[in-house]
Amino acid sequence: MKIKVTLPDGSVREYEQGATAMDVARSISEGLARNVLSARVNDEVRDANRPLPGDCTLSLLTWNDADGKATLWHSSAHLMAEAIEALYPGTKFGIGPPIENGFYYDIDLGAKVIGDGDFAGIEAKMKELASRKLSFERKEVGKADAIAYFKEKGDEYKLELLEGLNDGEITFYTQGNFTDLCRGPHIPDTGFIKAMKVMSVAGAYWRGDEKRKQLTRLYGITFPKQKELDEYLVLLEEAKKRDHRKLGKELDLFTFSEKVGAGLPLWLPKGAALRERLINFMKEAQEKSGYVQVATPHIALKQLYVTSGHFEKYGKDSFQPMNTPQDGELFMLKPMNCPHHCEIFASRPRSYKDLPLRLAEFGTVYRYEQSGELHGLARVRGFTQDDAHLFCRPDQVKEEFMKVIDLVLLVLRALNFENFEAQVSLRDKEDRSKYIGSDENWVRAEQAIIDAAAASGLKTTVEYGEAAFYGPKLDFMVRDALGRKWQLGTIRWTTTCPSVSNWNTWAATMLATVR
RNA sequence: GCCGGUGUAGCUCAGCUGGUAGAGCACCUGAUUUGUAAUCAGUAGGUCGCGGGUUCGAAUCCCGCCGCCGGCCCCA
Repeated sequence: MKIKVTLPDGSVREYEQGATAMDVARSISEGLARNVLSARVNDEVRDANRPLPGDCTLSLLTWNDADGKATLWHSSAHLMAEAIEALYPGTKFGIGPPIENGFYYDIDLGAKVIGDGDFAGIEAKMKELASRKLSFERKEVGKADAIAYFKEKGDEYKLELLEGLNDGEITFYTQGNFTDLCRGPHIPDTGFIKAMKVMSVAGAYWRGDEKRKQLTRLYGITFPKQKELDEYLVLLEEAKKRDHRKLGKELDLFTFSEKVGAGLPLWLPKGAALRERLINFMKEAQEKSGYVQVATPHIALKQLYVTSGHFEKYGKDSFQPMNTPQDGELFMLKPMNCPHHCEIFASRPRSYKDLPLRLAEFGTVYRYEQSGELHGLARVRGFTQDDAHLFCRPDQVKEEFMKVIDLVLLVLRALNFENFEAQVSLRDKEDRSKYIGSDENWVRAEQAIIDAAAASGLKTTVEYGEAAFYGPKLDFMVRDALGRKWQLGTIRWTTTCPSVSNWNTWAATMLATVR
């Protein structure tokens, strides 16, 4: 009995039972077989040399497919791990996934410290192992056996990972002398990896938890051809030339001074002129959309932020309260404009006729960002938000939300941001204790954002756990010259507003921020 | 904040195992007038991030701080 394999072009071919994706590739052409990294079988990416499960649809994945690339990089992480184990015996391994550009492996080297002086040695070892064309052997392992293996090896990280897995779903992959707990899939053998580079080393907390041990994260990238690695490195150099920090200096737009403080940009005349132009452009756009400008001071009583809930959540990340010389009052540098705008809203009785009320301000705020987080103008300790708070009736929310989306898109397009992503940021599915406001309001708000984004025809991704503590968000992420993602515009629905009474009965608010 | 790097003239960088600093470009001066990023010559320019320490002597070694770079955590 033969199995029927449906290929992407719709053609159906017959193969013997137990045939692999690689067999299919060979039957098409030797050249294709040399380039197959993995295969998508009925929507599941699998090893190319694993027997096909029966009748199926099949796509052969190569370097030109995102999943094929990911397979090569994932296998490269294993290759790097093998090299590291050979060079630094006793190393313990965390996780080693493929990423957007390459892969990393989190390792625990004990007392050994690795620096960029060690990269060449690791690369050489990888090259040597790769040239041996070691095949990746997949093996299903019982949980008890798996635990026994890593106990013997003394790798507590793998043991912890095993705790989360069930018997029957555990697989090991082995290439050469290195065996790893791994779901796969992997490339047929290490010979597909022709060019490799260890890019950088960094600390990374085990399981992303800053309370847990910090492991050494080694980043690397590999290619099926040396030429592609060379081209990639040239591309990186080109990207560096377009780094806004470099351009800002070269064009005399802004500077930083150690004497002023880290993360506090100083706008030079040309930069200030550019900034002014941008602000005027945005103010005009806001005016056309029915916004009114307000202005609020740079400091406020600490109690304002205690009431709003910001202090409890972000007090540690703010510049600390300062005393007045005589009356013992506590003031804080303004870390966000929201409570101020709420006070403006609450400054007199409002009626339905006032709504929607759209308050806008180019408000300068100050936040104590961790020193390691500062980055040019993208992450600073003092910055001016194009901030607005919209107060409206619940039945006006959707329309208002869509109008804010339009405004954000207008700005992004005017600034030539073509590759932005819209991200719906919702609550953490597991931990709801991080959020204020009633569950009912949250459910309604989250749905409203999803609906509004859909109605605007916006293509969105959904991220759980990315919401603000007071409400879900629609975030607009852009990329810098180096490919890093930054949140620019963000629209949020506030589920509750402690400083405004009767909130639930008749008002909802949104804030739109374009930084 | 954490991990790994790094901090020398306006910019890009050299300075090996310690003996009071150099190059290219830019600037300025002079020559050249040759058509689309850098012609020739010369002048000038630095508390070697800051503060301690070791030493007869430190940019070079040690300690502490600060900044910057790449990540991690975080991002109201």
